Amino acid sequence: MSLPIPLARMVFIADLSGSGIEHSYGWLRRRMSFGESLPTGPQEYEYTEMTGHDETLQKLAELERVLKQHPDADVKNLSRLRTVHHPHTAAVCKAILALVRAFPDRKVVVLVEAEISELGCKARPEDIVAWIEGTGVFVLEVKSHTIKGIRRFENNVPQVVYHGQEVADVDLLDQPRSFAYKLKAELEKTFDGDNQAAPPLYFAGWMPNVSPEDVAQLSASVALDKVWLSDMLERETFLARLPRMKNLTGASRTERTSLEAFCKIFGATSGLRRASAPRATQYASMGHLIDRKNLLLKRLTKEQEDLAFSPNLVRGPKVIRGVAGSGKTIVLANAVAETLLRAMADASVQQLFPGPGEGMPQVLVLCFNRALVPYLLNLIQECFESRKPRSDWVLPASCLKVINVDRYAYWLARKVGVEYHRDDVARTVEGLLRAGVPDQGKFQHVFIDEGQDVDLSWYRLIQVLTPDQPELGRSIIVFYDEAQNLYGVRMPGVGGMPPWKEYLGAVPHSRGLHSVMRVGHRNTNQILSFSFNLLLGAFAEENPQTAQFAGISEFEKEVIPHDPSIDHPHAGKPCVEKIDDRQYRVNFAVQNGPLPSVHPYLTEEEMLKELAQEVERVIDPKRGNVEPSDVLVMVPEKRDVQSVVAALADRKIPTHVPVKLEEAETGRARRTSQSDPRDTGCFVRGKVTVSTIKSAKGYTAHVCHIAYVHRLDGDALKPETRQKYRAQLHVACTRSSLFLDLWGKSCALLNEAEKARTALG
DNA sequence: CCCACCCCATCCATAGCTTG
DNA sequence: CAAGCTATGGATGGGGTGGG
Repeated sequence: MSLPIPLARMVFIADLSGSGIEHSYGWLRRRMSFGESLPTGPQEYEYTEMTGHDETLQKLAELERVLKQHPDADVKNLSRLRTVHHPHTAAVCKAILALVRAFPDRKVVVLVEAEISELGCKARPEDIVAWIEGTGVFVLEVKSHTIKGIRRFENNVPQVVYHGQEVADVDLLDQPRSFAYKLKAELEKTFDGDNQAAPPLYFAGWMPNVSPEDVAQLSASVALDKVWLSDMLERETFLARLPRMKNLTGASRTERTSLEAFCKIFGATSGLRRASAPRATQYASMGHLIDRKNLLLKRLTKEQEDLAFSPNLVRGPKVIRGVAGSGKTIVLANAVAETLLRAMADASVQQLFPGPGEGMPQVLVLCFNRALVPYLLNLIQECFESRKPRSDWVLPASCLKVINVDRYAYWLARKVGVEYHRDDVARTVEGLLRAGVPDQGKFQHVFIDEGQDVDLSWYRLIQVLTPDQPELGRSIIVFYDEAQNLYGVRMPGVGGMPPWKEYLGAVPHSRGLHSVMRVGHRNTNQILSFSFNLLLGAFAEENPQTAQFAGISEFEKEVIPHDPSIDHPHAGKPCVEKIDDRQYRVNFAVQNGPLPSVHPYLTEEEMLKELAQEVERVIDPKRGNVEPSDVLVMVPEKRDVQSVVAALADRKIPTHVPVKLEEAETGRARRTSQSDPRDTGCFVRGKVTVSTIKSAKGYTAHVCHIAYVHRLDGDALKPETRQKYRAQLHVACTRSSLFLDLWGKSCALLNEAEKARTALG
């Protein structure tokens, strides 16, 4: 098959010589002169020494000339290279040139910035994917770094500097490896369907600006089968090296007949991908959309604003506690953006990005779950964009690091060669402290999201990361919600735990240490009262002693503020009222809403049937008229997801399942390819989401159903287990912003729920 | 993408002990 | 001495993580 190439332009350029080339790229120069984020100048040493521009243009012209001479080579998405001006482009050109030259008489199809269409945004595009007749498929990650850009070697694989950030060093093979394995799955799926063998598949990281001599000088060596250096640009070396490489598919079909299917995977039949198509982000989750709405439409409340924009927030340690759904994450994102903006204004350094600038503070944002990282980054980016005073300011990526704690510790540990104990945080921290933490004092400010889920032993490490300022102490800001604590991490200062001071360093001005956010935006008072009373076992046979655990008594003393920006129905009242021995009423939510419903049944079949019927009613445009993606069905265990999905499918309700399921059993047709559930969002338009409770943590939906509640109950449960189950149910309930339904077989817990409901009514 | 590995909790069988 | 109770440990299954 023949594929479209911009022939006219190619011929034109290829015929030019010398100065003419430069002329023909005038349009490119014009682009460059915008210079928005051109990484030039001395700080950029780790990339190639060439001035970049000239070499890039030269290589582009050379490539087009060679392509014209080659009888059967095809480069798709070449236009990508023309518009991105960076030494990287030159390196990619070099690589493609080497490929094409190595096979002068074979069919060669090269995809630049290849994307697997089926997976969409779930697989990052790869620099080069090449199909070569008689040889196979190559997944290649090209790095333009020189030897100076290699931080160190691990298992003979270079770890390269990334955006000048020390901790963000990148394993050369991470990206091509993961892409190759994704591609392998796609290839096998496609070719199995046709009962054909797949082509051989190889991956490698290619550093054409690093020579074997460079590496030898560092007395290091590289894994030759997966790490390619400048010598691979030579045809002989290239061909000689191929037999040593590992073939991922193990197949050997190299004829042209496999090309069509290969192109199909990348959607190449229609020109790969429209250059102008907006890139889908992986942040298209409901939680994100709602937060975004909060951010853009509703303006921050006074309470939130006071916190986020107070210069005092980042002066010394702070603990921000908040009631459930008070928008702590939004405040965090705004505070981070504000801190950076203020620093940029102060230093009046407007165009120093990327690369660390003089006087810019380093900011670290820690969370405990890696799913939160992209979400937080995106939020911070949005806050920055919407508040920046000048349109040409760019979020200084090199000054900001967002990562989950354990992963970061893993990085640090590897860096100094300390053993990382996944199971023993204290030991890991100990080891790191003894060996000297690489990033000691690097960060001026450390923000911690969901602090209640961060193991307390981490704080010793976190303290070391930020300098101890005289008078102020360390700038560590913890956002904490103890009621959501699923994992039983103890709250400092309560129940014999050392006070916060112990974890955050000395606190000269202890008065400003605690701050409490007292307005709930996410849930209604009804749902919160209901959920808290369930958590606290207000209607249980015996007292489960969770009141302390939930830290709710703290909030009895807090009064809801009078805030002009919101019309709070309960302003002036206490956040939480104790109305009986173990019974509470929650006032802090802005919104009132319908009462939760409880549906006990005798059998699971009956429950499923009724649940499906209810969901059908809710999303019916003539009845509930709710967009299906606003509906979230949660179950305690993974195996229940399937039965719920099946029950909904019986009523032709489309479902989205962001957790990984086992195949078989039900004997249903092969599932459509699910990507790693950790990278997928929770909500898909037009589909009802079915998920486990744990996976749904952090998300919000307007209509929530919790099925199989009886799984969280049992006669023989240990008290701690019972407590954890209650906490889980509480987490599940508070996912709902308006409607909440509980479903399950009749059991003590559901009876309690029923009582909690009627007590509210 | 799939897998190996870890943690955690439950289940079940067994051993060791108490008791009528 | 047999029956019953309880502590223990291995097996199992679910969840999450890193790595090929």
